[in-house]
Amino acid sequence: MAEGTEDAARPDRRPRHASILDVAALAGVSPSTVSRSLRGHETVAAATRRRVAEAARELAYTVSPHASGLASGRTLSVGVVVPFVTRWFYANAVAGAHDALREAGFDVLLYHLGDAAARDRFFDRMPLARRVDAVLTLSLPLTDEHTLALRALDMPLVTLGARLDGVSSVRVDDVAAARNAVRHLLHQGHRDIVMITTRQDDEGFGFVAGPDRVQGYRQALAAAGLDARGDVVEAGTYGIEGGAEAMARIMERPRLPTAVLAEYDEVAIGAVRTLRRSSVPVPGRISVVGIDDHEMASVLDLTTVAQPVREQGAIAARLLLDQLDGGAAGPVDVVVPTRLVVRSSTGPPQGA
Amino acid sequence: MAEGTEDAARPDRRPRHASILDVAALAGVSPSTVSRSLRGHETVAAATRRRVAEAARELAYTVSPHASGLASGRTLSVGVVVPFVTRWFYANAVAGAHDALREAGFDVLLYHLGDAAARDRFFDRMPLARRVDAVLTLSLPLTDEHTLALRALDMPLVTLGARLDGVSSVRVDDVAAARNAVRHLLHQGHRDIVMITTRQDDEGFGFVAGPDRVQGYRQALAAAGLDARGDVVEAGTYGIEGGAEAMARIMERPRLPTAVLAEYDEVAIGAVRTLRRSSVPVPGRISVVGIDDHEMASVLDLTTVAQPVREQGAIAARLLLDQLDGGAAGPVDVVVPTRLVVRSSTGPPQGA
DNA sequence: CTGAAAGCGCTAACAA
DNA sequence: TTGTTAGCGCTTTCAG
Repeated sequence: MAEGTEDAARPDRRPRHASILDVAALAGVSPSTVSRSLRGHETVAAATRRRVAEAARELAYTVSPHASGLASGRTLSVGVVVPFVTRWFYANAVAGAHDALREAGFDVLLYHLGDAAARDRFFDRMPLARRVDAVLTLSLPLTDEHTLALRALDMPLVTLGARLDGVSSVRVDDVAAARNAVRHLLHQGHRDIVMITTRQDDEGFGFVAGPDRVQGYRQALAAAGLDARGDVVEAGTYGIEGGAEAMARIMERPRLPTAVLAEYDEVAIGAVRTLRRSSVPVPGRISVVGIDDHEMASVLDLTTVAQPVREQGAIAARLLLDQLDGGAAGPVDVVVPTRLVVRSSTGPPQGA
Repeated sequence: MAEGTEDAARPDRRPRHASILDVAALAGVSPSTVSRSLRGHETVAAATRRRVAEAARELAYTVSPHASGLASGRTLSVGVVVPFVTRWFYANAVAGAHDALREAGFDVLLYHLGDAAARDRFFDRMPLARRVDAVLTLSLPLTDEHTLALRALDMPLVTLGARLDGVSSVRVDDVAAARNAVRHLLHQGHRDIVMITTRQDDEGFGFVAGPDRVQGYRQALAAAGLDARGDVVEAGTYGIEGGAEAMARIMERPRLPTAVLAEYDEVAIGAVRTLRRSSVPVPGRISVVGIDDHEMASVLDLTTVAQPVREQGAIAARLLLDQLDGGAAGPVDVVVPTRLVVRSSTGPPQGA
């Protein structure tokens, strides 16, 4: 078989990418030198490096991640595992992490665990095994089994918006966030404050910060000398619809509370929708406060406790990269600050 | 060197994954049989298949995607390229595509091209080259250069929300969508209808459906015997803030229009925010209609033209998978239906 | 500073 | 139906 066989002779094959051998040949060096040179490795003579770079450009050479990964054991990609990409919080966290990771030269494999089927498939096949160098999980409520599977991967792991023993994490202080929201209401004179939480789904797969926020709510009540049990209404579903439905139930009561704390902004938004449709003035009759500072909070003039989501994604990525660099003395727990944003969905209670 | 060297003897190595050889040994067959068997390939004796499966389970074996990819030339992953994951439309489209792709056994590599730096890096390094088997681009306004780079990949390609010569696509009829929105306003008696569009960013990287929607707006006007140029206001930025800002400019006019068509719901939402803050009644004084049926549209009671986003993502994934299966006679252009959703942000003009 | 050689862990003809 | 034999395209000791 003649070496000179032209492309025309193998019409069915994908047009072959230039390989490291082609670059080596063109640059007049060995493949190993090309490899080293292209990765800025070791000491490669400047002149050589230049020749290699030029040859690579000329041939539009890109390394094969598979070949490289197989040979080196590094994949240059990280897995980002998220329960719902479509929700504001997650989408922003993913964006923040993605940008930081790509900038560092890593690819991002997205694993969206929106439904039970996807979840099961994920945790029992563990598709991450040799596919990524590190894993970032976003606010995933993990069972012991899940946790085990993740640890078994034995690779750098960071959680965002949740804590896991011995694992680095980035989050806000959810207890404090809720406490501050309630304190704001208390300062305005509210004494009858209901909290709306959302239910985790059948597999216990809900928003992981809920319990902490409930705790913060209760702490604030207790500190004000009120009944520390509070008045927690659990919505039957999550998000806007959950908030709307829970608020509807609250409105069936003979006596309305003067204020409502929602577990997160989407819930608050749903609650506001219900109130509006029933022509209950906000904050005239009922004040509503959320947590997150969702992009729609400003549109609805919702008072909320803001947390920097995209930044948390970026920080999480950074932690991951640090671990990959071999740094990292031990797991760290980065707690980023939140801040009360007062808008016009809260005000003094009627008659105050 | 003894073959029996125990793990303890290489304490620094990552705990080695079982390899196909281990499985083969345990099952008492050759590696190729394991390979075939595990992929449900060809005719492998049922008994053998069972033994292999058991051995694999016992050793918690997972194929190395890199090794497999290198050997077979298939990566079992697809690249999803999106301008902004954080926006409702894209997040939902990504979710839809992701779920369908994962279900088919493909991994999803996310490329978020949010800023110019990410964009440039992407198009000139083309990180997709040997990394994925197919590419899905979401509403990406592509320059000729971009298009060329994408085509040079020479792999299955599908676009969502945009068309590209010779490439399969999934989208709505944006011209018709806008036309219907305007028709609704015309039916209500409006004659003075402004359209707000958003600007593409400096690199021309904006929402790609804009021009079609403007065209639909103009067609509807023309059909009603009105000035077909219409009255188009271009916002200085995109999304909610763009809509808010454009609406503010419109309000400086001596005479307000009676209705506004926003290029998409987020723009409409921004416009509504401005109107509310200025206490201009909607729809009493000005009607507002959007396009998309963003999840917040119901909260704000926004009349809009709904499009099924998640479904489009799923359809796009399906097209990609079909192409990978070698099917696909030629490029197809799937146009999914839209539907006017009348809520209370539109109504007859004052005095009508 | 550079090259030669030996894999990384699979898959895919080709035999048997 | 299964096994044997070559690679896939890199990286990485180890020599030089």
